[in-house]
Amino acid sequence: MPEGHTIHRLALDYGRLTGPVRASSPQGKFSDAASLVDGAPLARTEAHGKHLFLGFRDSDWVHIHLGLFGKVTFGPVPAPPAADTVRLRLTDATSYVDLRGPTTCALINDAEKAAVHARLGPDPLRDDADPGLAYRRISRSRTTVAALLMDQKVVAGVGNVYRAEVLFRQRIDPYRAGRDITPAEWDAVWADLVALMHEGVRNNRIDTVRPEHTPEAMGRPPRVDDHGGEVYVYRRATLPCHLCGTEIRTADLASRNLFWCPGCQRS
DNA sequence: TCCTTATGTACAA
DNA sequence: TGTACCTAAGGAC
Repeated sequence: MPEGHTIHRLALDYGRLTGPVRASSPQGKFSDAASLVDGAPLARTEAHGKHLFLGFRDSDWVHIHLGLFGKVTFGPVPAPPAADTVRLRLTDATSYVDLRGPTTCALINDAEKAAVHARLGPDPLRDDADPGLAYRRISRSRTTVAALLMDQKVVAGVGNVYRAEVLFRQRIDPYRAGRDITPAEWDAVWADLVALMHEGVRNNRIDTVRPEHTPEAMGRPPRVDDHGGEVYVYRRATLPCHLCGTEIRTADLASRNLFWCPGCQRS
């Protein structure tokens, strides 16, 4: 499930399709657009935040956003019969890719694609990102830094896991106002996001625990966090903090679950 | 078998 | 702020 690292990884993985691809929409909701790109090579792929773009021909783009439930699965040909929840199936000579449950799957042109980029903030995973742009918004806002980090106009690609984990790693209280975040703190948050999210692309999962804090290093029994990666606070409510032992807290913030350690994260 | 939950976003009021 | 939307897994019965 998707934060920005998942989408950038998908851009790389979709990019391995070669030659003309067959496109279909077993579910039916994307049939017309699928028939328009059917038989064309997938010329390029790109990600910005949680948005994925598959480029066909000159200026045809399939714009994909996974939302909360979207999933992509890859497999070798011959592809099994597609379940009727598959929105888009792409197949080349050796593999198939199934997309199901996306919030968005639409055929768009260059201008429409540019409009998507225009409403997104800098993405820690893109070389063209300007973190100063994000800081200008943050430093003027009375909104909590926890909410600002989830706002895709401010930073593109950060979701509920990276938000909680980067604030823990930088020891920042999630309820602090954006305008109280210092330039040095923002520089550190941004650098941490760049490093964490690149590792996320490589490993295709979110790990945030520093080597010196792993259970082995701390002399504790090994653990498995139930979302696939090793983390400090995400979905660890009421469990003791790995570093200070304080109970991890959770609260609803803008209808998402926020997690933090009141011992380690100071205002 | 039903209910809850989830790494998300957009739109209405 | 609330609600709608998309899917699948896990837990309570």
